Amino acid sequence: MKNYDHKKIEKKWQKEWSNKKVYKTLDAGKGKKMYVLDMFPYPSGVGLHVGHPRGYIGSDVYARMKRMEGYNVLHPMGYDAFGLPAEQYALQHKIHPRKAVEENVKTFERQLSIIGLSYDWSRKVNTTDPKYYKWTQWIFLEIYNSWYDNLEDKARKINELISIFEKSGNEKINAVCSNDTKIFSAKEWKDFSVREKQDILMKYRLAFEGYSEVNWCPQMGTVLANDEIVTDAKGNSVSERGGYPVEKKSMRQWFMRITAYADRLLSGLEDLDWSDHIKEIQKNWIGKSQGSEIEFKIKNHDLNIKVFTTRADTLFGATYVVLAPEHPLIIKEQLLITNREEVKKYVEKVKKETDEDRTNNDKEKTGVELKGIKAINPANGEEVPVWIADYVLATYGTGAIMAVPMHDERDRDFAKKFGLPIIDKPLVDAKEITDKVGGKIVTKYKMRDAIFARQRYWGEPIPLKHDKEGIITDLKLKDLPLELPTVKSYEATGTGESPLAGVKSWVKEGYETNTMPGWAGSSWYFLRYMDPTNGKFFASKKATDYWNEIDVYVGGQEHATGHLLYSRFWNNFLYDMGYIKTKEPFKKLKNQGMILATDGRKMSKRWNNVINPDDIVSNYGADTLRVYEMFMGPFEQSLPWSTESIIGSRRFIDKVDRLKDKVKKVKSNEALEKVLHKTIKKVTEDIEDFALNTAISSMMILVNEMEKATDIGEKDFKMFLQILAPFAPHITEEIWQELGEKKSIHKSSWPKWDKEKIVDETVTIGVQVNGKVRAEILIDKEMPEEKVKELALNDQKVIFWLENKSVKRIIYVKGRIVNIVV
RNA sequence: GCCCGAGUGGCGGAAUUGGUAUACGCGCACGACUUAAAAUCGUGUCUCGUAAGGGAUGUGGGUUCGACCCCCACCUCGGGCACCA
Repeated sequence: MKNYDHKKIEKKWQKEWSNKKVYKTLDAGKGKKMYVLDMFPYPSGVGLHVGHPRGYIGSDVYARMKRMEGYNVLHPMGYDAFGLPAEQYALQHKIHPRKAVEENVKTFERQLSIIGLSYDWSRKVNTTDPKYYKWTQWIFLEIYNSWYDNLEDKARKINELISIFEKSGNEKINAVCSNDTKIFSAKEWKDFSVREKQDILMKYRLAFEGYSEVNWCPQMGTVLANDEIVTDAKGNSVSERGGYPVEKKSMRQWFMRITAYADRLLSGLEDLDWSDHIKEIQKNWIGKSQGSEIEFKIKNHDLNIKVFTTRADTLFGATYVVLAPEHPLIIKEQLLITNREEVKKYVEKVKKETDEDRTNNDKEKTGVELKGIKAINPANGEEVPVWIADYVLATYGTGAIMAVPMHDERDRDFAKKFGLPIIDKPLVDAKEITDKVGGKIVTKYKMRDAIFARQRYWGEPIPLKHDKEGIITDLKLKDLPLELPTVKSYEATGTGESPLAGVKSWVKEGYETNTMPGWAGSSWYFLRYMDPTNGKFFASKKATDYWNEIDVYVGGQEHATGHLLYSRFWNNFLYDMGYIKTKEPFKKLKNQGMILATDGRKMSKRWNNVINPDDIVSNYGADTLRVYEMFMGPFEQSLPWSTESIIGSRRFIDKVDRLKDKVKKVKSNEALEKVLHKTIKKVTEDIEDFALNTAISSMMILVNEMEKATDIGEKDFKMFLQILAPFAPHITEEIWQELGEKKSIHKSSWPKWDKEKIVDETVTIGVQVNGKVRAEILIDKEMPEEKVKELALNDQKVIFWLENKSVKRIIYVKGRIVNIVV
């Protein structure tokens, strides 16, 4: 590497910017605001590869331009350091997780600092800081102490629900609640014990306690969320991290009633400036479907089976009914099932299966008939058999279906295997038949309530206490944060309980031993950046009113069904409570593509193909790394790294550096001026659209033009430095100040292009004969159509091609093309 | 299986969204500078053809004066969901 000394220059300016607080965000209320955010990372400890900074560089380019455009830019960085990755790292290295986090943050910051990112580090947040998680706990309590009112379509305080119960019971209430809720009157409510009241309220709370079959990982000693599980090569479920086997286990859990927000999470997507791709993923995940709930009476019993179907129009073709093996009806004793033993055996067998086995649709259908009972098709009064089968899921719809083998492939497979009738009946109107048989139209979602508990040490303690009678009390704000106690061993107990269950003082106080999952702290951190040191509230009203929402959010698309959904849920909730004034937190979302290794695979230690940004910065400089990563290709596209190609970006910067010798206090020639102003326009618009690769290529064209010129006007060159500054902040600052500027280039105002200077009076256009380009003509842009056509027809080459042919038609598209049809 | 997205030189990719396909960069070849190399600069570089000219945007068809762009069918790759009734 020749030419300028990037090491010297970059270090010098990074220090200077930090000393002079060039990137300091002003307080709320000062000027027009712009909130540009990166998804904050897990400081995992393995260090960065060149793919990690790509998103950070993109958002940095954007933030830098906005700052120069005069916005008060909030562009912070922080750490999401609770959760499995940090804990696993700590376990492997036999150190306390807190220590591990500190170390990893240090590594991370060193690696980031040399890239020249314009964060305001004074706003740094860390989810594991008690001053931070105080508010995570507080938000949890707010959610816990709320219920969802379907009529007002918003969350409300639990106290308001209690008042309703005291006045009228829950007879008429329309709320989102667990579906086994019983109806009671005001009088009954009054007579319930404290415990009974607690149990009822728990069915309404937006954060609630319950039991569930969970994905249990014995090796890790923890429960995993569905998105933390992957399928290995043999088709078994294993943990994403570590690849340990995962099985089913029933366990006490805390949940978040995210399903209450399903419809809002869906409709809220509409106005967001996100890629259709991510919207699609969230839509599928929420999985809304309209259908009917219809009751099938059980013959000779006072019981019925409620089924959910989206095809009520096929009701006449329903030839049997299937229950999920977990369906509560099956264990009812009054049900005169004659083959109970067989049924029990099947249910046991299904229990042992993992989700993976059960939901594999290549699997052959299995099931058992409930002998001795029949259901009655309400459409025609016909008796139909009742089966249980594992292809029906207890957790979706009503846990029971009507089977229409004629119209449903799964039902047909099942019917064929067990010799059940497949009949073709005419279709009817879905709504009419639903009404007629006394069913109702309902909406169902695939999305489930989210488990909000981990049997782990390294997470936010859940700020609740259980007394000996099982009465739960919530901590008050003044008692927060409830800090994690120090423990002798933070390793998994292996019994399924959190290490906190082994801390005597903790258990004696009755504190909850579960901790919060990794996504708790990351579901609201963007609000904390607005006012990161506030001790009285998660952020002041002034701050949240001013910063309001994230204008541009940059991060990986792997968070589509996790973080991006949970954050929207919490933000919507906080909006309902009146704490913030916007429902949706992320107005515009950009998902940077991955950088793959040169071999086209993911970068990983395992493949030994990792490229470390430290080496690139050391060999080529941060400016080169930045320019190259933005130039490689479209920002949202995944691309392989090329060790060969990066030299082009370095050459570009070297050229810029050399050009300064040509800079004189003169006016540039007109042609150069024209290219410059076109480039300013292009770069400004491209950065706005995150078309960062073409922004750079247009600047390369400008530089090539500048090389041809004998001298370059100083004013013009400075404008060029300014538009390059977001991409290559160090070298541009160096030359800027060499040219006599005293203030940082990054505090200068973004140049404006001169409209006058970018119009071309003359333009070369192609002349086609029958759609093939045969000639080029130089025309005046405003030349009348007739004259252009005349010019085209008189061109020598055109004359050659028109020989012996008669012109049928001539098409002229202004300033673009002439097409002569013969 | 269903739902998205994408297929353009040796390589990464451009193309004002229907108007001169292959910008910009890498690589490669030749040349200049140099004792030499590196660096730098210049010229060339889709393909067949000596040329005139022909053919090319995954494949085949269609619409249009004109198609990388719109429509139909198919192939390949990437992603999401996956027995959700």
